[in-house]
Amino acid sequence: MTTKRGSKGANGTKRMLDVLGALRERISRHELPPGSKLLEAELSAEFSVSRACIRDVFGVLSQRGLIRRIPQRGAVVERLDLSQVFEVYEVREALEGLCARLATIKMAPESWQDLVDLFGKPIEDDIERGDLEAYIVKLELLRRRTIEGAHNPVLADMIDNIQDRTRAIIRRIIVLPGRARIGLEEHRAVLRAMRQGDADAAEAAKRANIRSGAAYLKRYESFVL
Amino acid sequence: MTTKRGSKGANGTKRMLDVLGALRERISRHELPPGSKLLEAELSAEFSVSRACIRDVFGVLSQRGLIRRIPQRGAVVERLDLSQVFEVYEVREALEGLCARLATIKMAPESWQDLVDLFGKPIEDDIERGDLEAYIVKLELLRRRTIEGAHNPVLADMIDNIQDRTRAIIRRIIVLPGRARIGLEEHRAVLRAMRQGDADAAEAAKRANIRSGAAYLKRYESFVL
DNA sequence: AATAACATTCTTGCCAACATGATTGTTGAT
DNA sequence: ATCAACAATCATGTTGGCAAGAATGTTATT
Repeated sequence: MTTKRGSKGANGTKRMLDVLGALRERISRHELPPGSKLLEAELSAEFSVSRACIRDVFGVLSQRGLIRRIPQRGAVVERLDLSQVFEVYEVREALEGLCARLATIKMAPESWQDLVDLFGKPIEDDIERGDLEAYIVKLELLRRRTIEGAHNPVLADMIDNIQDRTRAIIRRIIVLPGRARIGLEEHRAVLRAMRQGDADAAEAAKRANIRSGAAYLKRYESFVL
Repeated sequence: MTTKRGSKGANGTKRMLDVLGALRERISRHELPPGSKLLEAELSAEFSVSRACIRDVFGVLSQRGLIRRIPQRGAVVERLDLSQVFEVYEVREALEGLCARLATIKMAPESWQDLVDLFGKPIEDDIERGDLEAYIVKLELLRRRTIEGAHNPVLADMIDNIQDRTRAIIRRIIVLPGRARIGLEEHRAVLRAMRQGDADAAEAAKRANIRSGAAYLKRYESFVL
């Protein structure tokens, strides 16, 4: 008396994408912190999908640099050491600088006005109140809108990949002494340039913003990592 | 009387990487041209590996944008339409510009002298003779050396990914009327800046070189795609 | 000839079983 | 207590089998 074998029907790809998204989220938020062990059989049971599906997900996650697969031992969430963080930041600077440039070129200057407004008094209030979660929500909106405005899916995917790897670190940088206020001024400079349709200035400002974050990280590295 | 089942032992990962490398090569050289169908069972037989191994490879290839998996129908080699080519070129400009900058910063200026020499008379001879294969070998050497000099594995992987997608197009651009000579001058400008340790100039020259290639593509698009 | 209904084919997605090899645990000898 | 030898455990990598659903092919009807 053996159980039926075979496919669970359509939507295999959807299931795989759901699992992938869930694991990406957990890894990037450090809910699955670096060093965590991931087992095919456990995840297969947890998500009610086949082991084959999990292996698919692992393939993607490893290609995105989020996990390392260890033959016969499972997979482990990658840990970025300090030098790797700076390597990722170098790439982040180039890609997000390009993103700001493309968004400025491809979108009408007026389309950024709502964000310019949002980054005025409302976000000042967030920082005054110490409500960094609200601040971060606004940063994420800016980031999303810039990516959308760039109209370049290849770039978007790469930036998302970088984001998956650095999200937890970025949060740690934002809470460092004085960082939120400095970061805000930098974001405003980016938005000003975009609002004026100045692609060179937007790119330069965004690159400066990323470098500034990296410098903050370097200054406080013993507190962050 | 059933055949034995089970693992073929160690080296599963190595087998997978070998197959992955082989398919990346075929796809990037258009030996498997865009639109080609890839079937798990066929490749499994061809490479003498399990279907699961091929599925692993497919996962990586699809994440790298080289193939698209179609549920129940196999996978197909992605075709870049013109707008996608330009999207990739935008990203390529940013990444290779960064690469030139980092290589200039991180390597001693003298370390580029052999390449400066190589891009003197020897490569002139290549172009005079119409020996574009030899020219391309030298370009590949420059590219490799720049990536190595940048000492950033994240960046290297991304640039390789872009290269996989654009390699065949790049070859088509190089043979366009007058392109090789113009390209050579641009590469020389990059090398000059690197030799002088001028990272800003190196980045700008490399970006200009990529943009120039894209402009050539736009001018001759009906001949290339 | 065109269309609808049905059958067949094709390939993936899934399940179960098992081989492999690395790691951990247990036992016996010194 | 320490070390070596052996056994057990663990998790992946592979194989064979099969369900599912989409596409293609065949047949019947108008």
